[in-house]
Amino acid sequence: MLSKTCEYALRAMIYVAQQSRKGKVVNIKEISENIDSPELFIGKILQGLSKQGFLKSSKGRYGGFFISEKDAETSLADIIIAIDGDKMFKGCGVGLAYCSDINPCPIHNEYKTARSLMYNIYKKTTLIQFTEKKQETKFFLKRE
Amino acid sequence: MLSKTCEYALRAMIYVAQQSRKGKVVNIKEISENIDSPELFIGKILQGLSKQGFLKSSKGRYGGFFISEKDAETSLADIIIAIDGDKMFKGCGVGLAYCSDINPCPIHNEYKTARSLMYNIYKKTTLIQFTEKKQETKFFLKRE
DNA sequence: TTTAAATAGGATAATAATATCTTAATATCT
DNA sequence: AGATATTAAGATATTATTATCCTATTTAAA
Ligand code: FES
Ligand code: FES
Repeated sequence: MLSKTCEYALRAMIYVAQQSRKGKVVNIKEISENIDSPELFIGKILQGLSKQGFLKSSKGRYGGFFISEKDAETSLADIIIAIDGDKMFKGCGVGLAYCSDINPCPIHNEYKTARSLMYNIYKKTTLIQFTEKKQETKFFLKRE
Repeated sequence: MLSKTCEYALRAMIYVAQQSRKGKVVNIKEISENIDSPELFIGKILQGLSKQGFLKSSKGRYGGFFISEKDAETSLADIIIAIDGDKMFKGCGVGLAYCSDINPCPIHNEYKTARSLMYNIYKKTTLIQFTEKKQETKFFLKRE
């Protein structure tokens, strides 16, 4: 499971990608309203991702966040790793310090399978996929 | 991903099941040494599980925790749900308040597949499976 | 050039998760 | 009966996560 921070990050990145596709720069107020997250907190999160090059930010009036076509090729897996680290994709299912084929924990083999499917799904899913006109309206980034 | 509490719980339950199979009642000191967890914390955790009927406890000298053959049929999934709730198995992959086929988040369909495989693995895995003589030695419940 | 609106950055606050302490109750051995 | 070793329970402490505050910096419009 993802941290709350990471869940906000994914929703925010998807939202920004969608707006960027339409040529719009969005500010944290708009983002937080559309993904239902604390405004200042999502600011902090995107600041971090922006430093790491996942999206562009501009200061000043009419500033905000923007994801270029190139950056929209980022996979969800990459964003998750940037925020939560790779524990979810590499860590042991019962919390041993590391996961190992040679010294497996009791659930190692089966857990590894599920973990890897989870990774593949997040890895093959890129932000671009949410910016198609048709797709956009049928998905939800918050709940009423 | 599981909470740390839940990871301790799984390792502890597996360890207790293994010892119970040999007819041994184990105390929290022994458990914590063998699964590498804080002694008093694992006490608290098992206290809770014991109240919920996942294992037996006995007070007093030579007391400790014990898992009957019947209780060893408990699946890891049931333990996880008892401690962390079912968010991991039912929750939305990008953190929406609930997961829905009708109002799906962008990753809903694929996430659901991975999540469900993860559940099936934890569900079909019961404590008994770790108590077979052959199995026991080749698994690790802590790392040096 | 002034004003307004935005992110950046560092500090702080609030909350939740993890861990420990203390005392009570219970059981067993001597 | 008394000593000892154990879990139970509730309170407390510590640490990590989540969230906010405040000030600085930047940009663009008026
Ligand atoms: S060692 Fe536990 S999942 Fe690999
Ligand atoms: S709505 Fe997000 S995973 Fe189902």
